[in-house]
Amino acid sequence: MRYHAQNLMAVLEKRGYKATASRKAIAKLLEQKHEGFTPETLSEELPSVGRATVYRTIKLFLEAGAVCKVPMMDGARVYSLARVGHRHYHSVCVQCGGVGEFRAATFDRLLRAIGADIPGKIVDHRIALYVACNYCRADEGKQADCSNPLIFQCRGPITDT
Amino acid sequence: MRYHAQNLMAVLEKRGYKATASRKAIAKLLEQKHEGFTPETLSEELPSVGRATVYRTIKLFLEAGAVCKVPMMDGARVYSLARVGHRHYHSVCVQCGGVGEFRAATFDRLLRAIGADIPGKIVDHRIALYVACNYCRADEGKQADCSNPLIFQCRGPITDT
DNA sequence: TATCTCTTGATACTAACTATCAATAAAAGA
DNA sequence: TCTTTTATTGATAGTTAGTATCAAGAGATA
Repeated sequence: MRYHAQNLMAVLEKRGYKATASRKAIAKLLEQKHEGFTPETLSEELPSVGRATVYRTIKLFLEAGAVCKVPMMDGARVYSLARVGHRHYHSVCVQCGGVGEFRAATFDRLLRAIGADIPGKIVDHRIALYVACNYCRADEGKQADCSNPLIFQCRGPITDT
Repeated sequence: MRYHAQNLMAVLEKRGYKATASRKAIAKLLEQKHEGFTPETLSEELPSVGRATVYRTIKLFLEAGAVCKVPMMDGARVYSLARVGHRHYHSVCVQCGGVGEFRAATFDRLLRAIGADIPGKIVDHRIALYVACNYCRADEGKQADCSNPLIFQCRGPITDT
């Protein structure tokens, strides 16, 4: 399930932040974002809210895990709304905005395998897979030549269970 | 095996770039870098070479795969000299500069497993593991409290074999 | 409603690059 | 060896993606 404005505000209030008009406006806009976004474009869409406030609020959502920062292949970063739940794994296509998913178990397994091979304890990880997405290639009417791949991103602490 | 100045220059010449004095100076300095570095610090160490040239040359080495850009947990980026060879996997500890390694096969296996689960073709990937490193913790005389973890990084196209 | 603290918006600033461009230096050919 | 040609350089300005500052204003609590 995707976060909605209400969930987003609840996330902030749970962490002791006030439910201000600016934060509500940002949450409302985020709710509608089905593809990647940047604080900069968000700020343009919300001229009534200060640029610094947009950056600050996105950062709060990032810290709370409600928003993810996804690295693109070219080094640029795109933000995306997370899914509600303990361990979510999501994908964003920079061109078509399509979203994909795969089992967390697959990642858990492979990370445990690596963990067993290295001298130390894995405390966090960043994984991004750049994928030539079938959805875009199939959707020939609209995106006949989608050269931008899907990005599957996974982030979070590794559990031992 | 680590790259040496000679290898680095050969990499550039193989790609059609000229062996200039600036590039030789940068290669010579990189050869000695056993821990992470940034173009900015490199530039400070080489006042005779222009800052833009340092950035440009590092970029050439990045493109050639002789240098890697490693994302830190806090979002900062550190560069490190790669190992010569087809598929190298290396680690850099931001505090102690220690280098670790693990089998490529582990990664290959897990990436193939994920590849089978997703709708599309994986064309590239970025993987960084943040690890509480045993080496640093063991080296109590010098780094009694190394809270900065090792970073294991892997990058490159996925082969199907 | 008063108070107190959090939050805001405007602005300035920073880090990490990238673009521009005239001057210069490699490499290739005569 | 001396051109000639084209890549490369260094200085500098500009860009991107934020962060810091701070006086003014808005929420929450009493």
